Amino acid sequence: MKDVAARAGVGLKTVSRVVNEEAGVSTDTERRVQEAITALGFRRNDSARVLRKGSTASVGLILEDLADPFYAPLSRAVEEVARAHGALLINGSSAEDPARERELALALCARRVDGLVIVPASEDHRYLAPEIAAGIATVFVDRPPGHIKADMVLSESFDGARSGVAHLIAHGHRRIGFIGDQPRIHTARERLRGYRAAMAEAGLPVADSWVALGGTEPDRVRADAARMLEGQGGGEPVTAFFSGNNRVTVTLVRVLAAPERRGRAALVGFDDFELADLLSPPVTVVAQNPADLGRSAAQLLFRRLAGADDEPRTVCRPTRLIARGSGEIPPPR
Amino acid sequence: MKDVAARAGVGLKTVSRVVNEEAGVSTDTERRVQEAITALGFRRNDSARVLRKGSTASVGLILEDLADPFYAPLSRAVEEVARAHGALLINGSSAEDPARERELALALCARRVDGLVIVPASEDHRYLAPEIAAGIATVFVDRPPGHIKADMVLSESFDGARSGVAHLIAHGHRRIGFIGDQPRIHTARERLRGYRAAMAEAGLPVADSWVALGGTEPDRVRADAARMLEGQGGGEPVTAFFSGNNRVTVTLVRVLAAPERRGRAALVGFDDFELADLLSPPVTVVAQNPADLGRSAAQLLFRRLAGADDEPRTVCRPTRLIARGSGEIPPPR
DNA sequence: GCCACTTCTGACAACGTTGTCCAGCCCGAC
DNA sequence: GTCGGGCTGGACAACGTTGTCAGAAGTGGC
Repeated sequence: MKDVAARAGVGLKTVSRVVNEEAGVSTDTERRVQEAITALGFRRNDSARVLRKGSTASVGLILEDLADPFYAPLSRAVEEVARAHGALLINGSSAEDPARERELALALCARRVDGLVIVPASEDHRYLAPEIAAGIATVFVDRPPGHIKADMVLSESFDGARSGVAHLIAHGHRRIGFIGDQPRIHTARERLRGYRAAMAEAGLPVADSWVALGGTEPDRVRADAARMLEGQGGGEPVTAFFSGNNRVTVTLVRVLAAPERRGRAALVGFDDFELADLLSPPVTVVAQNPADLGRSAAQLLFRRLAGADDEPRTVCRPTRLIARGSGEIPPPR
Repeated sequence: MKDVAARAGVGLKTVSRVVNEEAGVSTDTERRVQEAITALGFRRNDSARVLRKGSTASVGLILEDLADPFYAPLSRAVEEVARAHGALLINGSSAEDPARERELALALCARRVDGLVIVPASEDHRYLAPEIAAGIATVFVDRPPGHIKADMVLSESFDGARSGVAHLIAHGHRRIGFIGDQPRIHTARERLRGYRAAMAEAGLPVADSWVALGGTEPDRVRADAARMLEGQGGGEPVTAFFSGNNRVTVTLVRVLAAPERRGRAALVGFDDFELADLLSPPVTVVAQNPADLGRSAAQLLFRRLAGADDEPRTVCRPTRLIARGSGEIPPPR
């Protein structure tokens, strides 16, 4: 910038004015400065700018896995909103590891991102309290924060799961297995609660062996599904599955597509996924709208950044049962 | 930091030393400083650090669409490599718009990212020359840069497409339609070239109406597919499709899944996608490995950042034909 | 007791930008 | 001719950190 000023024969501040398109520079001077800028290939150093101004025009997003088809649209939606506000998006995957979430969040805070959108992997976010107090707006999405208050955007996991399970019950199923994500994940617990509620409302008992929470690794899911289908572990064999998220659903689709298991059980899954309608049978799902979750979260964030300082808000987004067929397979008699 | 120093009764530099875990601080002093840090909730301001040190420990990634199932794993792979090098990832979607690519790239350069990984949307990257000269390492992935030299990582689009089309020919098809992405996209042209090569090698003519390049919007693809199936536009009806990328393939799967079109045509697609094996018929694809592309690109990038200044390299990653059935549907006689 | 040496610590400048404040200039009006 | 006001431009400090360098304090040998 010094060089530009020297070459254009003006002061530093004048160059700054031109770069920032401030008023109060004669067209002639501006032209000279512009020439010098292009001649020298000058580009403003945003680090210095950030240091001086205090705002980085960037927001951080921490989620489980950028490559997960559920989170990718969420991420994209946050990016779009950020872009509309002139901010860049810094992305991090926590891989469902609380320590990594924390490490990422603090790294982003050290960079002084203006705000943070977090899909929590950890259950305790008190470590963020000083940062939030220091002015970093924070919004949680998909799952609530632990031990602090903050804006959040959630899907209606309980209602969604209940309606999905009720759909299976309405089609005659009495023995329904629930395979969900790790129990420390809030949505997994809520969906299980929805499952139990639907069963209880129909007066149906739930055998212990019909419920399996754990990681989304295909092997684990396959093993639990096989167990439930065989009736091992105490309960009678299940005739239908309700799955707690997209990863589990896809694995169950594979399990039930095996020739010896074709049509052996009905299936309703939480989360929609591409091509669900083209499988045979097409897969009935309780759909969330991940892009909508991301957009809502980002909007809450920029609302804070615009100065809103009212009580933390909770936004709930509805789910939608999309009946496609796999939930309507009748139980064998 | 000043406050921390005051509270601990030490100088600024000593706090800096503690924060950076530099040697040469007595354990007693370090303890006092640490106490002050936690008491005041101090966090180093990385903007200032960046300004002073000149390196941001962050890399930028520009691609078409973060939410595309092809690019999401690529992005994740870049993130992983960056993380291994202690760098954060700043992400931007160009939406296949050259102006937006440029705007994003320059914004990232202004932030002084250490390096840039770009899936080009534009065909001319001369605008990056000053930035590269200024020391921002740049790697192109999936498509080559325009009018500048730089490291790049490509898939073997030509060979892949040729082998995919050859697969269809081997199963008796003589009239094969090619539906690909916009002709300004390098991979689209290469894949078309591969298609023509395979046809030529088999001595088969290619009617003009069998080739359609354009956007990946489902409507466009559906219309072109219908045209080719009906034999409108001059050529005879096609008996098989080769599709130029994952988006087009998915739309073609839908077209061919319609009851009146069931089994009317064979299909081989470029890019693998989830659940391709569970469709009926399972979809034969020419698979790329997007995570591998991203990883390779990031590795090239960090190689540069580590100081390598040899000639720009081009890395080619092979594709793999995964025969699943949809390519083996015989042509109607 | 003195010196050489090591270990620890702090003052200061610099990174590149922008906000504040003031000076100079030109114009028109009295 | 002079004065006021509007416009344009520049000097300087500050943002929060780290590298340099020098000084202070402690240690051991003679």
